[in-house]
Order: sequence, then structure tokens, then C-alpha cells
Amino acid sequence: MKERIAHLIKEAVESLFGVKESRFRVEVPREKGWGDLSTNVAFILSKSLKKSPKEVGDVLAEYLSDAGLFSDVRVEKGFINMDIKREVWIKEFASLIREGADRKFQKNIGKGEKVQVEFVSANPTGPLHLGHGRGAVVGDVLCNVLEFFGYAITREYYVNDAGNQVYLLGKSIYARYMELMGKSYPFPEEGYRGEYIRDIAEDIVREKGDMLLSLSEEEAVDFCVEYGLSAMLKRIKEDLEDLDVHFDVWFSERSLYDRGLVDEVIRILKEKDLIYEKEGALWFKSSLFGDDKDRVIRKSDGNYTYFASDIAYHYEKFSRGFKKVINLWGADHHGYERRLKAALKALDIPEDWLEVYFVQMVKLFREGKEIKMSKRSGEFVTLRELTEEIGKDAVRFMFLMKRSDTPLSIDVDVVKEKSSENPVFYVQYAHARMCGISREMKNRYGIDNLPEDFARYLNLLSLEEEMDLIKKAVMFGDELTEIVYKKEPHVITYFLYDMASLFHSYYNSHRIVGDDINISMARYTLTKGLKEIFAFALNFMGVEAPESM
RNA sequence: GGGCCCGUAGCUCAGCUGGAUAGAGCAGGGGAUUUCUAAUCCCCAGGUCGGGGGUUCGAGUCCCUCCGGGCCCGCCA
Repeated sequence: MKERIAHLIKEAVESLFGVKESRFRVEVPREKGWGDLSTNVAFILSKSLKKSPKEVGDVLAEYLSDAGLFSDVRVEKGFINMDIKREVWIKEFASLIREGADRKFQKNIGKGEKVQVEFVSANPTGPLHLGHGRGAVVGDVLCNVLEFFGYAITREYYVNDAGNQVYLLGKSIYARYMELMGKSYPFPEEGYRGEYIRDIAEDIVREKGDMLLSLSEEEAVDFCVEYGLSAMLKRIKEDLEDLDVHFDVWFSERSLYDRGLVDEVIRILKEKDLIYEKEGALWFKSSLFGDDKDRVIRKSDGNYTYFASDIAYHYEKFSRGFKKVINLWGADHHGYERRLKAALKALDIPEDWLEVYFVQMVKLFREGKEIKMSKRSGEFVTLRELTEEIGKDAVRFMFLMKRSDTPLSIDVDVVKEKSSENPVFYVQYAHARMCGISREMKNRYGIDNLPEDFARYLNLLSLEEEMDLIKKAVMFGDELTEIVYKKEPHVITYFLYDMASLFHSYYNSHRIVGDDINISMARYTLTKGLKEIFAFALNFMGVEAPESM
């Protein structure tokens, strides 16, 4: 709807003033009296046209009045406030019911463009924690929306299975193994002390017995590296699947080395004279491309840095033909963005090809107190624990409660509670109530479905609250579309919450299925449409829309 | 010392590329139940948008500066 009106305004501006203008906004104004929609276009034009906003607005308003779409167009304090005809809203809502929300809101924005979204990508050296889970859900929902709008999405997880950390994982497991076998072996200083390491070591004992004792230390640690990696990955996959998050590609960092891609990018950068040697290490001149300083890509001990393989990885992504790549990173990586972008620039990859978004950490509260996580002691709240405690729906919903780049707090007690304090239940309950109305309609009037001519009933709706619900439902398409550009899937949660609030209020003050069959039919039809929207929106979030609770 | 993010009601946060009289939930106070599930609703109270300066017709939003908080800044990943 917004888009339709923005288009209309553009046309009006062009035919009235002969200029193209697209910087203006069409928005739902804060105050009800300011129209269904409002635009600031007159302010923007007043500068270039050297006329007052009022003058510009008056001319535009008159033009727009003739479009047949509005019941009223007026200029107030320079804003053009527009009321859309009731029958237009009703017609839109009716077609939403008839076609279904997915047909109604579908737009082929992506046109099949290949886009890769890389998210989670947690190191396979420990269980997923809450921040990873948040990234998983945000990424997944973002992908759902992009797919809906016609992008060919690849969901990808980058597995850091190379480098020192996996060696440490292997060593930690080996140390626990030796411990279990009654041998003394020092636990590595920087090793992973979590309970899961011991679990893996126990699995090895169960499967292989004392087999490792007959190997050299090096061979045994190698074995533990491989065994540990696959065990960790298996757990990570399970944790994600329990949240209904699935990846198309699990990309191995190691494979970049095996395929010679790391050497290849370094060779390319060398040819461009962007690599130099200093103190036995190899440096990339990232400072030439906006980074604060140059960065090491091969250490003096001959090992490559993580940065080196990451350049190769993104180079590889580019060669796979993705038109755009979206990375969701933990907030502790924000300093890294500039470095990577510098490298991509050096490789002549367009600047806007890579978009990076950050996911902030999640804090857990219980009985009003924060549950502190400590990686050092190996004790922290894992994603698995939270999922087991509050369930998939609540986890997904809560992770979508805020913009992903702001820290999130979750109070476990509240989420487990079945009351209005719990937003998950609040929203799901609204849907369940809508289903309850369908049941009542059947019990009382034997009506099981909408008749062919259901639209005429919508005309009988006379309450302001009913129109508010209809308007908001129709405009959900606009909010969803914005996610494509702004990458902020939490707006779905806000929409559902607002919608639920409007509905609960309506439900409380008006009988929906009552003595008057016509009014009952009208309100039932309204509810049907709302239910459609709720199921549609919840589906994007990957949260159940329960029939009853 | 450098970089990034944040500071909005007691708490957790919305506030859309600057727009009209700053919003919601929770917590606090008061009310609604012969129900289509009260897992709900209604009302009240609560603010120098961290301070100061600037740009602008207009600033919570942009710029500068200061204060406060978080994260990053290794030849770790």
C-alpha cells in the first residue's frame, strides 16, 4: 500500500513539477488524526522549487484527490495527510483472504539473484552458546524473507576446522583421554576445559579402548583432532536442527588450503604488489584500502593467519557467482569488517557485494539475576540448555524480540510463564483465540468456511477497531518488504505483538459470534483474515501458530 | 592510544534514509469474568531523550566536544 502511494506521489510530482523525486517518505503517522498515511514530500520539494511546503502540498493534494484512492487528502503543517477510502481497504483485505497472504504479498524483488547468507559459523571447539543461537535464528528468518521475495538463497556455515584452535581441541581431548586411562599428561594451558571435552574422550575410550596408547603422541592428537571435530560438528548440527535451522552448505576452512586457494589469493595480491615481508612474516598492505594498519597473513612460523583463509574464503564465494553475500557476525568481530573489506577491495570485488551485520550478545536472567557465563571454567549456559528449558518456539521468538545489533536480555522465568508478560504466549494466544472463533461459528451456526461472497460481509463492519485491524493487516506487506533492504527481521515480532494487542482489545470489548448472524459473519470474516496473517507471519519466524492453547 | 557500538520512564527496549504533541511492555496503583479459553482487557502514574555546543524551516535521529557503559585492537581464531 505504501509503495502504491509512493508511486502515485512520484507520478504526481513528475507531472506537476517536471522533476523526479524519490527521497520522500510515506509513513503511518503517529497520531490517528493525521491520516492513514502521511508524506513529507512537500518539505523536500520546497527547497528545490523555492516554494513553501504549504504551496507545494496544496497543489499535490489536489492532484492526489483525483486519484480515486483517497477519501480525504489534506495539507497540515506541511505534511500531506491522506485517508484512504474505506472500500479500498476492504477490497485489499478481501483479496488478502481470497488469495492468501503469500500470494498477496509476494513480489519478485530478487528475480532469482544468487545471494549467500553466512551465519553462526561458530568454532567447532565448543557447544553453541546463546549468541550463536540468536545469530542462527536471525539469519534463518532473514533467509526466509529473502527467499519469499525471490532471491536464490544459500545458507552457509563456515567451519573453522584449520589452525591452532582445532589442534588445541585435539590436545584437550587427548589430555582427558590420558586421564581416563590413568596416565599423567599435562592439560594444555589454553585448552578447552568444558565438560563436553571429557564426554568426547569417554566416547573414544568406549569405541577405541586403549588403542591411542599404542600411537605416538602426534598421531594420537591428530586422531583426537579429527574425532573431536566430527563430534563437535555433530552436536552443533543437532542443536541447530532442534531450533529448525538448517544449512545448505557446511564450508570447510581446510578445504581452502587443500584446493590451493589461500596460496592463490596471496599470489594475486603479490602480483598487485600488496604483499611484503617483514620480520619473517608476510604482510598485506590493508592500510592502503582503509584499514588502520597492515595485517599479517602468514606468521613467521610459516602458518597462515585466520585472515589469510578468510580472504580466500570470500574470494571463493565471489567466484561461486553470488551477486551478494551477507555475513552475520558476533559483535566481537566488528573490528574485523574493515580489514576484510580492504582485502576484497584489493581483489577488485565491488564494495557493496559484502554486507556485514552484527549480532549482539544475549544475557539470561533468572529470578531477576543475571546468569553469568564463564568460558574459562567451562560453565556457561548453552543454546541446548535454553532450548530444552523453554522450547523451540519461545527461543526463536525471544531471539527476534530486538534489533539484532542491540544486546538482548531474556528472563527465563517470564518466558516459561503462561501470562501476558510472556510475549510468545501473548501472540500465540491471539491466534488460538481466532481459531476459537471459527469453532464457535461452527457450533452456533454450523458455518465451517467462508461463503463465496464473503466480501460483502466485510462491508457490514462498522467499528473503528475493525478498520484499524484491517489497515494494519493490509500494510504488513510493506513491513515485510522493508526487511529485504534493512535486514531487520525483528519487525515481524513487533508487528505481531501490536496486532495481537489490537485483537485482544477488540475481542474483549465486542462479542464476535453473537445473536445477529450478519454481524457475526462479518466479524468472523475479519477474524479469518487476521488468522491468515498471523499464521503467515509466524511461519516466517518459524514459530507455531497453535489452534488452541 | 586507536576503532566500533551504546546511553530514551524505576527496569527492558521501540522510535523507520531528520519531520508534527517522544512510544510500548514489565514493575507500581485502581478496576472488568453468567466468555467466542481472563494465558485477556480497561484506567492511572511515570521523561531536562547522558551534559554542552553546532548544522537545519525542523534534531532523540546528523556534526563536534565532554561524561558514562560495553566490545575489539596479538605474527589468536
